[in-house]
Amino acid sequence: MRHSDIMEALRERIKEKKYKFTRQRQVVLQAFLDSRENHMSAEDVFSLVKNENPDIGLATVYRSLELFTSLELLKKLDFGDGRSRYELNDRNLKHSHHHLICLGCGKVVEFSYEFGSGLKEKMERENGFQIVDSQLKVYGYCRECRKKNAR
Amino acid sequence: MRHSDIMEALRERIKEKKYKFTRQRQVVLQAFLDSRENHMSAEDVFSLVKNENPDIGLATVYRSLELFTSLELLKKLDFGDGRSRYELNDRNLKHSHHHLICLGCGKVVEFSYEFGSGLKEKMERENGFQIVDSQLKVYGYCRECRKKNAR
DNA sequence: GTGCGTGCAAAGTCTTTGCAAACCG
DNA sequence: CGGTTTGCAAAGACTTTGCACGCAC
Repeated sequence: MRHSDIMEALRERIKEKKYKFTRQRQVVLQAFLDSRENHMSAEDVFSLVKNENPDIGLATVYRSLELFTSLELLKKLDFGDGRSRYELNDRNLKHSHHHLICLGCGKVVEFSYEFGSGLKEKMERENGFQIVDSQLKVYGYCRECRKKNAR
Repeated sequence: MRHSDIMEALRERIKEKKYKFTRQRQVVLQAFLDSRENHMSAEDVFSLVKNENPDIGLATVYRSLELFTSLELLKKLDFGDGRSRYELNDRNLKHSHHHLICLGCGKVVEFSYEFGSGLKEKMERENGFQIVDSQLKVYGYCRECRKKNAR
């Protein structure tokens, strides 16, 4: 999915729900398109956009992130470092990507993994849930941290 | 694993690391053995233990939970409701249990799922990580919430 | 007895909220 | 214009920390 398509998706979903396509909302989403950092916290986004937009408020960033998550443009993640992080919910790009987290240095690496096809159906059948999404986190120690600590 | 074994494990690991086997630490761990609530927050634990132990401080509960997590007696979980939750890390009891979380009401259901045996090895080989643990969270809507919202 | 652990309160961090002003449609 | 949205500051929620006292070893 191209960047312009994502911004267009924002415009459409915003219009559809009768929200407003404000400058601040564009700028916040643009930060995700421009940044190479995949997992930004609210503060990360705020720092990025404040350069071009000194008047934007941190509360607005929080409100935009929450809105975009509800519009399914972003995914909210938690890596256990005390703040929420967000990534583009680019469902067409990657089938199913998950996170490998280093317990030593906190580094996060993405990887692909497809669950057995029966999992979703099994849980809908056995637990009565309608499954929407899943997140797999795998914890370990990266090469550098293993070397450093002679694990 | 029986309850007395878990308390014994606490005593051993504490001794091994030269910590002290205090009344408060016993009481906090005991709360997990007594409670049928599987995923307690610090506040949950505090409420439970305060009945028998009115003098215990919330900070002590937090410090014990952190200690037990580092000793691998507890696992720290995050279900996205703004507070950390903890469960017994009873590795011998359940092979690999994960969490099914209702986006409507927040209910959490546990389920078993074993990853393909190659996953761990693949990640160690391809990413250089030494894998320690994994957590799978699956999000959806439970039967009651689907009924309520006519999904 | 010694030093780790505790209780209390204060401080810290992240996030949400109240409100008047600004802005989109 | 009118109702959303914003910026700011204050409040809120959870967690951590400083310090004097107490307890395990």
